Amino acid sequence: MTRQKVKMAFIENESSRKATYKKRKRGILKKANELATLCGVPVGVIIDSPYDLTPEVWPSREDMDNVLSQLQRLPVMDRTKKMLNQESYLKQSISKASETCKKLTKENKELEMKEVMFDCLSGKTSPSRIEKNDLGACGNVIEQYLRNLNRRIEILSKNDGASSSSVHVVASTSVAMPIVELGSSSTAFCDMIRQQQIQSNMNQNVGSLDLNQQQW
Amino acid sequence: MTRQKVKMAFIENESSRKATYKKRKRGILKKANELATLCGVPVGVIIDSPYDLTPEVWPSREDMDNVLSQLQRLPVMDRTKKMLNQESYLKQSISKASETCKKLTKENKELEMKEVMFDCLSGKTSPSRIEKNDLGACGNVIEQYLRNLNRRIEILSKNDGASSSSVHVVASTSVAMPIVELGSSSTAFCDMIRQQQIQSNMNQNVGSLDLNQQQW
DNA sequence: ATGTCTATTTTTAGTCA
DNA sequence: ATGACTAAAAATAGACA
Repeated sequence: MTRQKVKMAFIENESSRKATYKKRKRGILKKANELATLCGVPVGVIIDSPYDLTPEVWPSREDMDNVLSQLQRLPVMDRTKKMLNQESYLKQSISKASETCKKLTKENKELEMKEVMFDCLSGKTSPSRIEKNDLGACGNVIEQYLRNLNRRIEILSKNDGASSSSVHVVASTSVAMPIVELGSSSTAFCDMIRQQQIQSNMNQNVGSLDLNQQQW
Repeated sequence: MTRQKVKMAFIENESSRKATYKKRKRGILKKANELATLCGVPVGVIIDSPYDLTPEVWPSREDMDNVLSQLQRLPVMDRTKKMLNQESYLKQSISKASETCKKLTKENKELEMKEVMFDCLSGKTSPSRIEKNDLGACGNVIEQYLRNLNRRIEILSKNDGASSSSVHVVASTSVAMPIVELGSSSTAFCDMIRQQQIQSNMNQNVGSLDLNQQQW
């Protein structure tokens, strides 16, 4: 009896895949129905399966089309005043969201830069291929990296004084060039950076940002 | 502690309905994702909720795949296993951040569209100034807004049957008319928006469902 | 309202008839 | 295969912070 947690990957076995498909299809359709019922919301599900002759569609499109075709007249002006009151809040929200988004974009860019750095270190890519616009950012990332690395080395060397002097690494703005040299030579350096990378990533929280959405 | 089996009926309480909606929406999308993954089958889910400004559509794999493929087409070199693990972790982080960022961008766009709508309603701006690319999105926002308005009014009129007939409001394409206050060109405007909306929706549906086709 | 926590319900993977 | 069964895993209603 092996009732274990299943890994989320394509099921190779034909028959069990089909069995799973049928069970889960029923599950989803039930869930969709429940959501629609409980919350009074039009929900549509389309499953274009090879097991069913025609793509499974739930439910009637009537609901959706209904909503869409409800197009007549509406006196909006009396609502306008209320709506306008929201403007200031809207602007606030927009700028807030913009800022958050900008932050994320920046973090994202940094991650990409790290990737590039690794490629350079391993000789997979030469710095000449880095986009010109990205060079500055890449340098920043690497500098920060080296700073962290140094800090870490200092901590380590406190525990082992003998090797401390020989391992120091110096951050520099002209990082782009040293990368090449490092890439061809120092495996130890790569290992060190990898370690540091792991530590750094552990501390990073990328996806925790959220928007407070409003309701009228 | 009342954790009891819930009755399958429309949840009257506003806040708990919304809470349930959010939980279950996430549940369904997850389930859909799992079905698609496990069985290699195209699955589409559309939730036209009053809680989200634009209908929730799954999947939007294009973007995810974009990010992943960009990174994955990097040549695989001789790297230690640690390095590879590290890289995959990086990719994960990047795609996660991208996803979050994309979501934020979308929300941000919606907020901007709301702003535009308000500007139109107050006559501060004419629709002719709206960016052509934004027309579709603007139409989406306006329609969704009207839908929400309508639902709200329906609910209200249920509670007050006597005045229901007088308070009843019908959503319409000609909303644009009050919005625009430009007279003759208003109809053209709203038609344009509607066309774009429809077109956009169609493209969205088709695009998202075309993915992952397999032959049997 | 937003997130976290659990008791309970619901779904489901694997097995067998 | 198809349906029933069941233990394990997952979802979630309600409470609370």
